[in-house]
Amino acid sequence: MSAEASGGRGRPNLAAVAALAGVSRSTASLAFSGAGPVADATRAKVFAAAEQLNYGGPDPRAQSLRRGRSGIIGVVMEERVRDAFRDPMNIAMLDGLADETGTTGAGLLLLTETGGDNLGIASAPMDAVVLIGCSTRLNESVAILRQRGMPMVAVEAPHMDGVVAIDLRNHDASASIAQHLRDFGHTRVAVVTLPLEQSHLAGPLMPDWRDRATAEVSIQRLLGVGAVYDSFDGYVASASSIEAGIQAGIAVLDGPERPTAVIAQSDLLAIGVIRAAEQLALRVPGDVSVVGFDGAHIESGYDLTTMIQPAVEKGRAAGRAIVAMLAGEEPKPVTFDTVFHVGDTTGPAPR
Amino acid sequence: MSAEASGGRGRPNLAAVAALAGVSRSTASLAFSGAGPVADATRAKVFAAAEQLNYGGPDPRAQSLRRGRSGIIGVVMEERVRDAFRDPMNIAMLDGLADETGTTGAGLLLLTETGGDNLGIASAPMDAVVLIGCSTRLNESVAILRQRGMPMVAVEAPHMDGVVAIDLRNHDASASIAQHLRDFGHTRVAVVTLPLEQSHLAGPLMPDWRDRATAEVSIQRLLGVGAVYDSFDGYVASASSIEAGIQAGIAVLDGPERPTAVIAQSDLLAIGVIRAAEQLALRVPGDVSVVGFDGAHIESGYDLTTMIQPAVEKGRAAGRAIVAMLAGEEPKPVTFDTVFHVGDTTGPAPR
DNA sequence: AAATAAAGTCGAATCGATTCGATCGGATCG
DNA sequence: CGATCCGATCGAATCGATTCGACTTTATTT
Repeated sequence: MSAEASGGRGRPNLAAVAALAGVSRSTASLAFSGAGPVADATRAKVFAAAEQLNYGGPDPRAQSLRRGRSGIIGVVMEERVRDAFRDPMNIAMLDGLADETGTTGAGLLLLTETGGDNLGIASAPMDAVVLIGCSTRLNESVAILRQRGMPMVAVEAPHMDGVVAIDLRNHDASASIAQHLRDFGHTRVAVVTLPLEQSHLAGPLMPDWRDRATAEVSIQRLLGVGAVYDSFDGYVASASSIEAGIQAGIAVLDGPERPTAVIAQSDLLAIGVIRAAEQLALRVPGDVSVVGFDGAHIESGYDLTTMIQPAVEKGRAAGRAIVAMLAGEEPKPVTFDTVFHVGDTTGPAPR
Repeated sequence: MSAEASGGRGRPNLAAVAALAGVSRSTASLAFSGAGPVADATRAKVFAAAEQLNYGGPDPRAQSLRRGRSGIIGVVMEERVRDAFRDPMNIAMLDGLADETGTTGAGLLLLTETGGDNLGIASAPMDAVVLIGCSTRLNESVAILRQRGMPMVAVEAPHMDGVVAIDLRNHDASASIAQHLRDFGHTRVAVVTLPLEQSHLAGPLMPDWRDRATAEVSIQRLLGVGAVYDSFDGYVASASSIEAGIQAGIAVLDGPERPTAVIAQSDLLAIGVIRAAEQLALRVPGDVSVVGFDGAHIESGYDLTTMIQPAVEKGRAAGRAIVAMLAGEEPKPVTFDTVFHVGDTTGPAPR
């Protein structure tokens, strides 16, 4: 009988607690938030009342409204959760991001660009947004977010007004990789790319790829290779995974005119290509050189030649930019460099 | 001059739009939400006014407060983001979860149990929570969430009042694995376990592990083995990764009294153990049988003997339970079965 | 002892929307 | 032609907290 005596239905609110404690709402609020002077005795009374009413603390929804902050940072990615998290680079970035934003006590809200009728981008209660690996609907998404006045940071995306850019020198890095192979005397190389557009379909790289491709990272890395090799074969993988790499590797290596070197746009793909080579009884790097991208440090039995990128640092930089924006500052864009690691999967072209 | 005429500083709100459109706030709200009859002409006026003021739609924070819903589902995991996402099973679960909850247009908020002063469990604006791979502070976390009246779903955790349980028959599955090895005549087996407690330190499994272990999954799987083998060696890995598996494998296999079979609590660990065996010049399954858990389908050159678990389905079930709870229903707990896959990494015990 | 400062508490405005009940004009029905 | 009903719109209450300025007390200074 007494349990219902002091309030209506539903969860109790601060007003009920204040009433029971015999203080005003403002005082009760002060007691909980700790902002402002409150006598110890009063605070105790408030807490006791809260305990008695089973009050779990201020409602975050109301706090968000009043403060104009929700403490939530949106992470927007094009892909499905599964695809996005298969890539170790994305995970490393998220980790760096969580590290930096965590200092302000913010949480990360996972969103995908596909949200048409969904809550998604248009109506999630967040304070800022990080765009990762977005491509197809990037402009559309940015337009919506801009309309909402949402601070934005984009990682490896085309530059846009009002969006802080965190970049990687994908073009130059890929050119260095290509040059490394050219120095080894390779003339016939093939590139296994990450997906180029939203439809993650595997298949040969068509000559008109430039017109349809929307994935900035893949594009820049292809162009980088193009800066060194006038022509090369290409195969678009369906995802950044070993399985996709195997498929691509077989497509690229199983034929009469096979290349002597394969440039994979990620380490996972590179490992896959190596597995494919093994299946085709080709020696690496004797018959075919394979080079990756990422420096993901994947266990494979090889010391993969690859371009090491600071993925965690990218995430950290994005996080710092977000924190700065929320503090009212104007963070500068950042561009990261890569470090080339020569392992044992590349060597002189066979003659 | 006219840009500032109609409102104060900051973003415009619905009231400003309504004023400019010459309608009441209620009508403007109806125009945006689509709930309720609004004349086409009126709607057009409202949208025009919104456009002119650069109004990006209703503020989600205010909507949350009014509706009592934020459209956010918390995903609580013990580990750091990086660790949690290294495990393919967690990712698969998240994927299933995102699939089901996505239908209601909800976003997933990543939270870790460690959130002391952080936003965290105590003060994130969410509608429900999924607990994944939690252990140490589980009771504490649940207590806080219960206080907040938060609907909860826990995956593979000890059963608790008011928390919908999504389970896997870890105990029986592990017993089956052990029985498989016993049938092959193995008498000396070792178990490589997932972390048992929050301190993810690698090391031999101590006899008093039961007293300190808090990770339900690891515990149940160990007990399952114990139901078949009275005694066995054990080694606690620092994470579910190939690297940790290699370390554990070497610790377990490099010695005079080495076991003839190793039961790993995850496929990643199993692959690591196999790599360790290779490094020690042991043949699999000739000299040592290795069995995993998960059915993660990791490319390794072997057809790993393992216990396949429906990870995506677990996530889906958790998502469905959440959706049901939010709809006011009372979802039933679900327990999933596993399927044993006999590959080529287990065989008769060497004599 | 009067003046000033400081601590503690309260009232009321505010954040930005949703939603219930009331109102009003016009169309339909009998 | 009067009664009824429905579509469209509006007013006002509400969600649950935060925060600023004002008001009491009590302590300190001169």
